[in-house]
This record gives sequence, structure tokens and C-alpha cells, in this order.
Amino acid sequence: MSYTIHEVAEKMGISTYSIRYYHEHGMLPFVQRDANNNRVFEDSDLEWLNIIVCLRATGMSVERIKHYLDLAQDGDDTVPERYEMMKEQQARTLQEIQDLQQHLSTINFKVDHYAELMENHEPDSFLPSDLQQKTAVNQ
Amino acid sequence: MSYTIHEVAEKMGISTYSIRYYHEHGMLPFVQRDANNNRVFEDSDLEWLNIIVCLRATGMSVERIKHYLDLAQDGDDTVPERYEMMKEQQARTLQEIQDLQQHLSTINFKVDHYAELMENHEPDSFLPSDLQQKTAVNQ
DNA sequence: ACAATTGCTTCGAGTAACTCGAAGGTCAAT
DNA sequence: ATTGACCTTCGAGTTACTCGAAGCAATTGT
Repeated sequence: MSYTIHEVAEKMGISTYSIRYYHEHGMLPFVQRDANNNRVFEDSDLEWLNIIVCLRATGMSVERIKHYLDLAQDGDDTVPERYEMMKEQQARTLQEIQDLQQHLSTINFKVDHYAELMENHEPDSFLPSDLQQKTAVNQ
Repeated sequence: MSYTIHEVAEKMGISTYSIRYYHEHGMLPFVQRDANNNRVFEDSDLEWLNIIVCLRATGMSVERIKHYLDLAQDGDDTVPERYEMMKEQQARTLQEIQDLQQHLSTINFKVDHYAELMENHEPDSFLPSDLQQKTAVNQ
């Protein structure tokens, strides 16, 4: 089964621009061209792209991803380094999730605070709304 | 209590460059200067900065954050719009956490797969290591 | 007392990872 | 034969930093 760049973009939830960018930067080394020079993507390319999207979304730089993909093409000798890279990415992602959960609770506070303000929509005190926020955030 | 830009950077876990960037872009409107033109941060500035860091980390653009902070200075009339903004950010962040958890499980697969390869470190089949990864990811 | 160091300042350039528009080629359909 | 849909490359633009250079002020070392 083969796909156009637009089909791939659709399937992966990224832009055609990004796909071309990744291809230009050597991260999709097996993508073929048809008679009109158009990119032709196979399922195996989608799997590479899936890894790229996963690693980008979890904060790995394009350069590091390229290095990882190069390692994957260099055979089993590189498994330990790839293992270390994924271990690091695992830790980074866990940390990122924790951070986001922390930030989410800050945002939840804001939402609740505004909801309250709107419910009993008196000006509700002489304090500037700014200070009210601060107290809401700080305790 | 007042702080230098380096102290603030340390406290907030961001760079002095970022802090100057936010200040230049009008997101820290209350920061004062001392006799030598150096920025002087008060606790109230740290609270603003805390909100900025939270919103940036959860994917809000600098421009939107600026708008949000402008609203906060415009008084209680803007509470409904601020509420909507925080609601949206709440949803975005929940989604982002979910996506990260999905990506994390993909990475976990990789880690486990490499760990196995290293444990019984025979070349373990005639398949290129690449295809092995694919099967590991796909089932 | 004077030089060196420290720590801030601004300004302008550089970077990562896209993002987009213009100009152009190929092909199917009207 | 031309229109429209898709694709291409190329180069410029964008966001959010990131950094280095040059400069000023206060403190520290000799």
C-alpha cells in the first residue's frame, strides 16, 4: 500500500510541511519518488514517521532523532546506545507528564476561581481582581 | 523581598534570557529598575512569572499570554473571557497529557525490546533489527 | 588608588522547527 | 485547449528563545 504526502499528513496528524522537512533532513531515507518526482510513502515509511512523531512530541530534537535513526540502520551493535537514548526519553517524558499535571492543577485553580467570581457576580470586594488571583494561587 | 534577574531565573527554573524576553514583550509590567537600571523583581512579579511559565509550558503562545495578562489588568469585566481562556487551556493540557502517555507507552515498548535484545545478546534472528522494531511497535 | 572582576544592561544576530507563498511541472477532465 | 487538482523546489517569514559583544557600575584585590 502506498500513499501521497497529503494522505500521510492526514493519517499522522501533522502537516505536509513537516513531512517534507523531515525528509529533507534525512529522517525518511526510504521514501521513493514516482515518475513525476512526487514522494511515494509505503507503510514502512509510516512506521518510521510514527517513531519520529513520537520522539518529537516527547521533546527530542530533530538532530538527535536523526542520530537515533542512523543508529537503527547501523545494525545490532548500536542497540546499547539506542537503549540508552530510549531510557533517557522515557525519563524525560515521565518528568514532562508530571510537570504538566502540576501546571494543570494551577490552571484548574484559575478555572474554579473564575467560575466562582461569575456565579456570585458581585464585584465581590474592593480588592483589585489581580490580588484576588494571587491569593487564589498562593494558598 | 526583592530579587535580581539571576535569582529569579534560579527560582523559576528558566533562563535570564527568557525573563528579559518576557519583560521586553510587556508580560512583566510591574518590574522596577534600580539606580543602575537593573531589573528589580518583587514577589508579586514572581507570581506573574509563575503564571507565564505555567501557560507557556502548557502551550499557550506568548501573544495569547500577553492578552490574558492585559485582561487581568482590565478588571472584573474581563473575567468571562479569562474563564474561557483557562477552560481552553485546561482542555488542551488534558489532551497533551493523554498524548504524552500514549507516546510514553511507545517508548516503553522500545526500552523493553532493547533490554531483551541485550539480555540474550545473540544476533537473535536473521531479520534486520529494523523489522524487529516494527513488529515490537505494531502488535 | 587603581585595575580587575562581577553582574547587570542593550542590541543585534543566530537557531530550531516549522510554516508559507510563489513559480512551475504533470495529469485528468471538461 | 484550458482548467483544476496535486505535487515539486526554493527562499523567505515566524515563534520563542539563545547567545555574544560592548558597555556601565559597584565591589574586590594588590
